[in-house]
Order: sequence, then C-alpha cells, then structure tokens
Amino acid sequence: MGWQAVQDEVRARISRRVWKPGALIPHEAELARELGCARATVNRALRGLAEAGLLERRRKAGTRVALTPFRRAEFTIPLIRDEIEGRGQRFGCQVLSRVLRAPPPEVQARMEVGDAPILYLAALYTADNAPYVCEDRWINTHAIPAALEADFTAISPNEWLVREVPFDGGDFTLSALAADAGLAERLDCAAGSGLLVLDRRTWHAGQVITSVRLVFHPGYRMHSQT
Amino acid sequence: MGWQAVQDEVRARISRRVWKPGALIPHEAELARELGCARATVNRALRGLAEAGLLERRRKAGTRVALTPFRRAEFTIPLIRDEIEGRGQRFGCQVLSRVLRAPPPEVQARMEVGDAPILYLAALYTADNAPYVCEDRWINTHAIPAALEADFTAISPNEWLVREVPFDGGDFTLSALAADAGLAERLDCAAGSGLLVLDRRTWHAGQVITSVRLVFHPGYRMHSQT
DNA sequence: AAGTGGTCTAGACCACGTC
DNA sequence: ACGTGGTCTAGACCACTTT
Repeated sequence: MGWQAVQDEVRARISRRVWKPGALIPHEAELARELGCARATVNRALRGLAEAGLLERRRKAGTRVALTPFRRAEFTIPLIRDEIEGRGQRFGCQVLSRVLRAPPPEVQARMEVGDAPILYLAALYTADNAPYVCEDRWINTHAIPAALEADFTAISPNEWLVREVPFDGGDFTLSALAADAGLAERLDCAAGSGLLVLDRRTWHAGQVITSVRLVFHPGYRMHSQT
Repeated sequence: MGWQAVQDEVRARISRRVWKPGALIPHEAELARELGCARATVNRALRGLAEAGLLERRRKAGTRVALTPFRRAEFTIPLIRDEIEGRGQRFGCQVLSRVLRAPPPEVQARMEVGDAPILYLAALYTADNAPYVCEDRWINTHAIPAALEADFTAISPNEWLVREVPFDGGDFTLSALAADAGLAERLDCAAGSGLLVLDRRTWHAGQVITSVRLVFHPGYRMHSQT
C-alpha cells in the first residue's frame, strides 16, 4: 500500500464514520502492520491529512479525527493576464498614473515608511476592453531606488519587480468596498456597487517592498475547493 | 542538517539570489552530498518548498526557482464563536427564521436539488450585541431528514451538522455585495455598504448536504500570511 | 537511453507531552 | 517514565520526461 492508498483508506474510514469526529485512531505502527506497509509510509499519509486539517496529531496523545474539518481554504492569487486570457478574452492594461507622491497615512502604516514621497502607480486591467480590475501600487523607492528608472509601459510593475527584486514573503487581506464615484468611473460600474478588494504586501529583509490594492469589477469571485 | 535547516538554507539562497528566479538548482543527490544529509531529507525539504510555491519540480527536468512565488494564500475559515470570543467580546446568536421553503433557483442550482421545500435557517451572530455576520443556510433535508427534528435553539446548525452528519469535502466562494435595505437592517449598517460574502457548500457521497452564505459586517477582513 | 524526482523500506534515535 | 509522533538514514526501485 502506497501513502496515497493509505490516505484514501483513512479518508474512507472517516467518511464511513468507522472513526468518528474526535475519536482516537490507531497509532502509526499498528496501522502500518494492519495495512502492510512501513511506518514511514503511514506517517507520510497521516501527516498529509493533518496538514489538510482532517486529523489532529500530538505526540504521546495520538491521532484524532478533527472535530471541525474543512476550515482552511487555499485561494490562488490570479495572474491577471493569465486569468483573462485563460477565458479566451483579450487582456489589456493601461497605466493611468505614475508619480512620486507622499503616501497617505494608512499606506505609511502598511508599508512602515515615513511621509517622504515614494513611487505610486495606478493601472486598469481590461478583459475585452471591459474594466476588470484596477490596481493601486506603492513601491518603496527608499529600498528599491532602481524602480525610479524602470519603464513601466514596456513591462508591468509586477513583472519588473518579480524579475529585479528579491523578496521572501508577503501577506494578503481580503475585504469589501462600496464603489465611490471615482472607482465607479474607473471600473465603469454603478456607484455603490459592492467590490472585492485584495491588498497585498511583499517583504524582503524586513522591509515592505511594495503594497498593492486590487479592486475587482462587480461580480468577481474567488473560489476554492477542498 | 535536518530538513528544516535544509529549507532555511534553500530559502536563503533564493532570497540572496544565489539561485535566481527560473534558474535550475542542483539535484537532490548533489545537495544531499553538499549539505551532508540523506537524499530523503533533501527531498522532504524541497517538496515542502514546492508545495509552498517557491520551487517547481519535474522529473528529469530538475528543480527550478519559481518565477511567480507567493501566489497562494491560505485563509482559515473562522469559527465565528471562537473569532469573537478570541478578541474578548461576548458572542451571541439569534435564530431569525427556521422554515421549510422551496429554494430559489440559484440555491437549487448550487445544491443540485429540485424545487421541493427544504429546511432554511437564518441567523445573526453578534459580538458584544453588535451585528457581526448574518447567516443564511439551506439544509438538504432530502439527504438529511433528521435535520427536520433537530432543535437548533439548543445547538447551532453548524455544530449539529458536524456532529451528526458525515461529509467529505466542500467548496468556498468569496465575493462582495452592496447592502440592500434588508441586509442593512440585519447588520445595522448603512444601506449600500460594501460587504464581504462567503458561500460554502458541504458535500457527502456526491450530494450537497448544506449551503451557507455568510455576509459579514462592514469592515470585516480576512487575512493570510506566507 | 538516461537522468531526475517520487516513493518505499527497515531500522534507529529523538522530542515532546502525558501520565 | 513511557508512549507517541517526528525525523533521519542508506539503499533500493520506480515513474516520468526529456533528450
């Protein structure tokens, strides 16, 4: 029995309620004996199920079926171009603004920078010429002075940063917003529409490199399966 | 060197651009020799980094540094009670409605059921008496007739379902909505507020067991780190 | 055909947490 | 103290994919 087969068997036993939520299941050595494989194989299988949230494991205490499974959802942050072209639509991008500007207080806080001017870019991505998502990006030009000289009409800011700047982490925040007059015009939608907002920060060496806000067109959805 | 130390070393080399995005890194056997550990240990480390999206691995072709890392975000779907009490607020729940009702077309489609009446529940969760999130739930009482007799004032629908009903998967959709008059009243917010919406379906044996829509109060955020 | 990652094994020792 | 999962090893064979 390979580790995937072991996983399937364990999933089946949980699904059939042979092992009920909260119940202790046999320890690795016993399962290995019963299923006719090495303990390492069982370990691999059970570790995967624990990472997926289906099992809870503790040394000495053993392995239990989780009481509240399926509480994790992994969303893939889209590459906008791929997402649009993947549906057979024509991708477009307009850079609306590119200026050095003092960041507003909330951006100062998010980026942990002062009030000295940094690079601000606004762009609109379109699918078949219809507004798809608008992007407001701040680049920490104290940390990345080279960004001042980049030509963001020839290459998108995202691609330029990925290629030129090392980074080692980031974070995401999802929220919702009602379209104000400016957003309604940029996205060509009714003022007051509910819009999904994704804020992303990217880090390197303890500094925030860039902070981006994506505001999606009305009706946009993010989806995840488990 | 343990597998975590190997991971740290590889992360460091990527971060320092010793290995650049898109570049091939040494194969497992060579890394094992260089770092003084077994190949299985290197494999464990690199597999983890590949799952995290930092590396891309293919047999024979080798292992490359990903061109677009940090494109996955794992969100933990909150247990509302825990989320509220975890911030030191008082949790409350009011069941607003509990009726057998023919599901509207979009729910019929989402749940893959017909137009025969099924159980509908509406609830409002509060934090320190302030509306926090409102829940609209449909339960497939064709599949789970026992739900008809459950007392959802003594136990929340969620807890009852987790305890009584086996399930083996689900999916999530995140979107945004502008508060209409009804939602504005339920959530005690201004009409037109942008609201984050989480739709969740839960499956067992190929059937949709329950479909829930959570509409969060204005300002609610979901957060994820990588 | 050959090289790479993917997996499995048997055994060992360790780390942690419960008892 | 002891039982459990966590990890590591050395070696082996397999599966896939590119050349």
